[in-house]
Amino acid sequence: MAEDFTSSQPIYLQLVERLCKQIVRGDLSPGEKMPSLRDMAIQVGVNPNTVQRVYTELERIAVAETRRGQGTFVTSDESRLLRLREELMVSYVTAFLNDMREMGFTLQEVMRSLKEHQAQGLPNDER
Amino acid sequence: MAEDFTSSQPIYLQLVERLCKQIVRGDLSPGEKMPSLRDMAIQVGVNPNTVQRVYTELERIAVAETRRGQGTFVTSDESRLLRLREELMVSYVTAFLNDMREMGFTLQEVMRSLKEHQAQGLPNDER
DNA sequence: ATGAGTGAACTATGTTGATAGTGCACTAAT
DNA sequence: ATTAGTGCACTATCAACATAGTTCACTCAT
Repeated sequence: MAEDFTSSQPIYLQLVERLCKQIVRGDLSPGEKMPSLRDMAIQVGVNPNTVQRVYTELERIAVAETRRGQGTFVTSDESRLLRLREELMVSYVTAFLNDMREMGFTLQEVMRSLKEHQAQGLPNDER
Repeated sequence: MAEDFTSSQPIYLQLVERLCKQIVRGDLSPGEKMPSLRDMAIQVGVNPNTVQRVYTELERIAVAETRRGQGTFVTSDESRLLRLREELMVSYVTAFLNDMREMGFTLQEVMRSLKEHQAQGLPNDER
């Protein structure tokens, strides 16, 4: 499968971000085994060495655990994942607001644009 | 001046983005002369060749105009700048909402986080 | 006319990311 | 014990980015 990567950022970082999102979203459950280096490399159409860098990075930020000879697994530390979820939210939100401020947009402009573009957008609370 | 650049994206692209923001924001007025290659290079602490790539890119997207022997100027086409302002807004907003969706956040979660982090944040409409 | 300042074009070097390929060490199932 | 599957560790090559440095052509003020 030929994947869609931006040329303006290293592939391994784009993959790290993608996997973090999938984990936070719940597509990958705590403790679940991730594809092997070679399988993942085939799936996303990159070199196994690149995937190894990704898994090493995921382990560095304590999102995945690697067991030699067995594979790489999503961490089973659920509190870590909840923390990651909150960290990611904060970093994305602050980066977004920072961009808006740097471009001189007003609160009203931002809120209006957010409402316009969420038509077929975010899910609602189940409640 | 030693500037703060991320290592995860080419410097010239970071500079392009920064300048676009300043132009959209109004820090750089339509028709205003921008610093020369060499001056800009010194200001931001990069190589003149890198700045040249930046100016070439700004010209490619019709945000700046270059007059050989004179310098590089912010385009005086104000409608182009208004269009750029709207384009940037849309691209940032849709990217943000896309990220939020990919991480499985609900509309309520996003709105709450936005409100929490805009404490000392965006300017209000003058009205 | 001269010279300072400008963008443009070129060569060369070093670093990083991505690739290809090989081999090794460990684990689990057989 | 053997084997298949795993992560890990290398070497080597290529392209893109950033740097350093030089030269050229153009514009403008003097």
